[in-house]
Amino acid sequence: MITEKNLSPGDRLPRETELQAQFEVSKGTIREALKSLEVQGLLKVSTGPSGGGTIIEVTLDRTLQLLQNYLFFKDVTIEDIYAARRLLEPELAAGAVPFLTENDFDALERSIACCDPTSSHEDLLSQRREDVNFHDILAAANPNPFLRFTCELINEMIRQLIVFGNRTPQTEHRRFGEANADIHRQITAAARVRNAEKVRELMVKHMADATSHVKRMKGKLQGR
Amino acid sequence: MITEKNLSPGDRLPRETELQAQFEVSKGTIREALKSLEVQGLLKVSTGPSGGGTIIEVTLDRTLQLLQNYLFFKDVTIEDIYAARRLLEPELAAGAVPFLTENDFDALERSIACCDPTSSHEDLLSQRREDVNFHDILAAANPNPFLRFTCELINEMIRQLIVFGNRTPQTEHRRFGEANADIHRQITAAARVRNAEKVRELMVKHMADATSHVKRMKGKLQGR
DNA sequence: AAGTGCTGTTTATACTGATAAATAGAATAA
DNA sequence: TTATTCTATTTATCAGTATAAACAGCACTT
Repeated sequence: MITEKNLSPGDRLPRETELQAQFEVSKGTIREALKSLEVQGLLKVSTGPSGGGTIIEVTLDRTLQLLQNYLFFKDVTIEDIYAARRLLEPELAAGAVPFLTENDFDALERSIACCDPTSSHEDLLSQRREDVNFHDILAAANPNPFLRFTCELINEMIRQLIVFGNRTPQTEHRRFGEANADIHRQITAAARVRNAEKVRELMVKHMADATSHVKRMKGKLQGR
Repeated sequence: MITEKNLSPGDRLPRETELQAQFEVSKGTIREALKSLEVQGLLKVSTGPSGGGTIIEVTLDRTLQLLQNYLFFKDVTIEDIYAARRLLEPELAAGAVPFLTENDFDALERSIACCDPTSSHEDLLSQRREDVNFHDILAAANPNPFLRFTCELINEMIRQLIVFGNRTPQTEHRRFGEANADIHRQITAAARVRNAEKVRELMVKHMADATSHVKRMKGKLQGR
């Protein structure tokens, strides 16, 4: 019905009793169908007057949750994710350069300030999380939706899955954070003058550094 | 219950009546919960003696279907997909080289035979589909599950989404098919002698060629 | 002896009617 | 004007009943 009527986000579904009549099935059956759409993230249902089903655009979060059901069985390591990241992230960043707005630059700089251990007072785990935000901002500016999605997936997996070995010395953490803040600054500067090639180069270096840091810090995967 | 009892694929759920008793809810509620798991691809339910719910490993197909719900709203073009493909596929192929078995080589050669317009009698669309199979075989041999997944996703999208403009001349189709068969042969030969670097180089070239071919053939995206 | 059709049991699947919970909007009070 | 209460509407959940699908075992055929 959705595809036939070409419904799009914001459109409402008839109420349950009408759906029952329309499809000539009972409550329970309609309910299971709605639940199916809800789980897929395509529908939101609410109670009360003018309640019922509303078509919504599938969110990234929902998609990632469903994806993790698949990847859960595949035991992905950090090295696996970084292997893909090294390939994609430089292109992603370079492609984003022409589209970065003044707002984006502000956000990038705020992000750098947060994850710089010399100035920020956040704890180390928050800093690592903020570190990924920098890359999310760049991803959001890239016009290629597929590349964007893949990199956002990588970022989210890094956020959720990496738990650093607790025997990693604080100094090692600091060094990682400072190195990141430094190269993030260089990348932002190159992006400001719209030098996409320079951004690509810097990102290649950044990814190589991050890979070796993560390896040294014995990054581990955390099941769900 | 699944995560607490640490159930894994093959394990069975109690029957519906027992679940009702255990969670102190009614039939309909349990049913919606089971439907949710079924939609996510985590559960398979069957009737008859010793029927009911069985935990299954989420399949790639199911995951791709759920993913397409997300990408449906993002209007991804062929150029977008190929931009990622150019970056990933060479690394994927090179990484697969040490793990290719005699069976894999047989499959690769069968695939080449099918998609070669000079020898095969398949129609052109089938040939394009077979062409992607070649890459799926390589993907399956790569030990990195994340890279593997991403490339399999790309392959599936190419299979499902690309419909060539019907004004493309037959000769153009033939030329594309022949070029592909040729470079696939070279790649297989290099993989046979376990020359990963050569495979990478050839795949870079292959991806560049395919990109320009697809552009010339005015590949279009097909909604669902 | 191997295959084929029948039969009963088990289990999910579907329908119905009744009740509870939640919500938006109108009416009311401060 | 603002906050509160009331009310109608709609989903959410329950319990009971009936139907259809799958399966295993048995008898029958070839």
